[in-house]
Amino acid sequence: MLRVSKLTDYGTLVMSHMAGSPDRLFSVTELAGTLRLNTPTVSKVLKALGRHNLVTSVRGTRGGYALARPAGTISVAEIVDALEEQPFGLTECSALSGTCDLESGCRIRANWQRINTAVRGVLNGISLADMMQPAPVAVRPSSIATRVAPRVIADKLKTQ
Amino acid sequence: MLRVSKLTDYGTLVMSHMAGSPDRLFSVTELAGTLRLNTPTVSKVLKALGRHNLVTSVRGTRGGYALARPAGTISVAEIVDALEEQPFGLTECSALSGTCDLESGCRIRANWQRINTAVRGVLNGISLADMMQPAPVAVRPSSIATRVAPRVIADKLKTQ
DNA sequence: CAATATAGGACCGTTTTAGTCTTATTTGCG
DNA sequence: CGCAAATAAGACTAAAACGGTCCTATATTG
Repeated sequence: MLRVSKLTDYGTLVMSHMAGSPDRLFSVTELAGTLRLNTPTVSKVLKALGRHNLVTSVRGTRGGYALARPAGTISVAEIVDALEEQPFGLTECSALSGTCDLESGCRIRANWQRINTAVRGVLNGISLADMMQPAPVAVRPSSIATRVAPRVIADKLKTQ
Repeated sequence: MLRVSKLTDYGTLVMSHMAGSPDRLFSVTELAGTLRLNTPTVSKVLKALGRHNLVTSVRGTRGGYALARPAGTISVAEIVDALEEQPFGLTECSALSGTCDLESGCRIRANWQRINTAVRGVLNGISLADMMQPAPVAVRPSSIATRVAPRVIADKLKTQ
């Protein structure tokens, strides 16, 4: 599906909202209210983020959550890692059932892993602070692609 | 889960194998045999690829499948598009339930879409021929391996 | 002690995915 | 013509993932 889960989506929303007031605590109910999300869901997201030390929590009557670090030092990749259950990876393995002919499967697999790190690089390069900017963060789409296979890209851009 | 489906994985395997002999036809049973995949599954994959005109098919006794175009002109993004059901997109929408406070949700959403195109750019820049190379295709070494530094990267990359 | 909050985890319904199967259609060949 | 081989299309099933809820425990404040 090549899609980030809703939990990750909520995570970026919640964290970016908290980033607006880095010095105070937000309770789950407050966050759910202002962001129009369900309370248990927000709770689940924050618990997961807390386990990965992206947010800190304070229990008790006046407790709540806050970002563990400044928004500029938290990457989207970290949020994805915290909220997506399975470890990051575009494929589990291209050659699942034993060896296929000529190890070509393993070649494919190695290349998938390369693509993988490239995608991860994109996610790693965007911080929570970037996500909050009203103007879209500058992520040049073809910066990575261009130096790989220029001919393909040229063809694609013409036909799409 | 930010992962490509198994069908897509199979698709790259099957297509890269067919790319080895661009001038002949491969039957489903042959492909399944050499790649150690199940026949119906291979059939399913090829049917989907055929609907998207990535492979051509010939029915009948000596029929089979072949790549519709040279491997160098087929991008991984096209295979993903053909085999992933849902349209490409990392999030469906970051602000699902109406408007959240201050439109921050929509800001997040816009930025997810930017990230989206960047990821797609990566996939778009890799051709099937690249995937077949024994040496991993050059997808820009992950100089971004470590955390943080997002600000620097975001600034360095120019807007689309 | 009581109220308020998070922590952890179990639980369930829905959706998606992977895979199989059935039926129809096309083509080659004796 | 008629049979065999092959794809086309889609229905169907089992399993896994996802989204969401709920329950119980624990910590903090006053």
